[in-house]
Amino acid sequence: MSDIATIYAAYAERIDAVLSALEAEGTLPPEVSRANVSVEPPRDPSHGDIATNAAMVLAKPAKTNPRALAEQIVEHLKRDPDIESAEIAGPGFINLRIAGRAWIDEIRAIGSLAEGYGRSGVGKGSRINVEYVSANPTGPMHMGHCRGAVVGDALASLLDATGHSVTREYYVNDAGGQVDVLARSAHVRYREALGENVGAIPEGLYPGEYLIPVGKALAEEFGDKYSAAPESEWLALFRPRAVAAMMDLIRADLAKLGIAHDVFASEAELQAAGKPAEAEKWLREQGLVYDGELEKPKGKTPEDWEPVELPLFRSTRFGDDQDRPIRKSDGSWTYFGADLAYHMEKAENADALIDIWGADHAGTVKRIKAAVAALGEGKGTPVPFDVKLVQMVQLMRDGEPVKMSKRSGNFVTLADVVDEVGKDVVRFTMLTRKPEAQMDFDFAKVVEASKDNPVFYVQYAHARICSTMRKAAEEGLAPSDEALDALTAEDVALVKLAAQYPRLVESAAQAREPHRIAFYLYDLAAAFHAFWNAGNDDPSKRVILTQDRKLSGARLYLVAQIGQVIRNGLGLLGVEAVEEM
RNA sequence: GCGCCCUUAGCUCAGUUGGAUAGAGCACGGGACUUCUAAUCCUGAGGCCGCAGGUUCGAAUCCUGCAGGGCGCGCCA
Repeated sequence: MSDIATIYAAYAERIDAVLSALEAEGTLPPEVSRANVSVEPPRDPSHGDIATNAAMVLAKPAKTNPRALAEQIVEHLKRDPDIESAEIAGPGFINLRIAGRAWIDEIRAIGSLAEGYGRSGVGKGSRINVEYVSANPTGPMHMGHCRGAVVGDALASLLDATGHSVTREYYVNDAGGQVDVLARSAHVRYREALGENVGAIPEGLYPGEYLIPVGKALAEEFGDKYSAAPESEWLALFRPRAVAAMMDLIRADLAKLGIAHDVFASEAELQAAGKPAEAEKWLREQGLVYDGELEKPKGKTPEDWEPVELPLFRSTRFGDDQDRPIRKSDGSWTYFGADLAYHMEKAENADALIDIWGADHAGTVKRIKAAVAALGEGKGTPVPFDVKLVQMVQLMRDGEPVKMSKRSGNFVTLADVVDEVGKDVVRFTMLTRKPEAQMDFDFAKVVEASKDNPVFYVQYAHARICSTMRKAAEEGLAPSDEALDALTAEDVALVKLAAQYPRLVESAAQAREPHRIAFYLYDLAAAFHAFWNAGNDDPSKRVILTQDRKLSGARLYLVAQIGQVIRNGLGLLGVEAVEEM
């Protein structure tokens, strides 16, 4: 945490101090919550620099009306020399106008904090585990995984920037039936590598060509020892090798997107360590697991459905629609049974958990939240647990939806898309919609190099700034903070927008909504482009002014700080701030 | 049948956790390039915030109901 308070935080403190003073003199009753007191820029800039609703929120507990309370607050605020004016407006808003020098100081703060501008310690080092991607290790990543990957990664960066101790985690589902299918598919490729004519890949196995090198590696390691052997002899050998190969593929895909997890947690290892059994034992002691019969499914009833007694987790106690089995009738763990143990273990090693899931898993949110809630209840310390659902992305090409079918192997891989349009485009585009809303990803639109495309628009603003610096250097001009007083009101207006960056990062982190950063950067870029163009009509508004080197130095310093904020924001999103376009 | 998500300008979407006159972009009309990068900017028009109630000083935002769209609803993962 820096010792330089950014401007909105500083004024929030000043207003808070006034409220404390009013409390001390008895105008406000003691110990009234100020949680709802906001200190933010008003929507309409003509209202001033900072607005607070303090009088409206606190009028009722103070047993007075908003305007009367506002009068008293304003009286205190006016004693502050940096506050040029404090006015009461509307139902009781207090609008403040800040002295110009305060904004000048803010430009310097950006300059001295540099890449640290916008970072804060509000998270107080609390440990947050963010689990994202967690794609099944049965093949390369496809576009269905992309949105969650980007949103999760940007969210992790955002939490890191706000002073949380973040663990980026990937849960590897390497214990279920699908990895047996993977091993069988690899066995076919293994026989193929030994020279056998295997023909078409059998129905139900993974047909993808990405398993060919896996088959070759198995042939090199084992020779023809297992080519005709029964499955029981080779399955346990082939499975971990195939999974490891798939995880290598997936890690390479993630690297293309600029994503690197800290922890890859293996479901198989979790089971081998007996964690689900431990969880079951503990839950039985709590009366939260019992042997019972599952209800008949509500929707279409499967033809082979019959009632069986299974160990059930009492998730209905925590709001789920029905209790959920943790083991199958053959005694092996269900996906949920292992996942439950996994989450309970995560919860014991973190102060808060976040999972990023695809919307197709929405139906399982309640049961897993129930599991974490059960742990919290049992241990007496609830662990905040948030499941963020990212909605489907519809791929579009030439105005037509791109069809994907995983079973046939006909899916658009993440790597192909990144190769086609670039990492920056993929990442930024995934953040240009709030995650809970569905989105289209149109190949034609996202590569368009125009203002229709937010990535280019923002990157262009940064490139323009870099270009200006290069050009200025040719003219013998350099950024300087010596004559910042010479800046005009229009110059300072740009600072006011840049100054919102720290509070935006904070609120985006708190709301766990990284897309807000993307929208903010678009706005900041727009303000910069407008600022820039003003110099086309009126040469006195240009940044490079050879006839006024002091003002030019100040403007260069200002513009450099705008570039700094854009760079910081893009950094959070994992998008490159290009210097030339 | 049940659960979750969505519904804001003709189109694609924001909306600072309940604040002031609901904002951008596209498309449409009018304008700015012998330039500090026009990959940009300025300007005009465009709204029953899906519908109906409720909560309060105040609702696009919170609650209830309804309609439309999406996702899901086996001992799968």
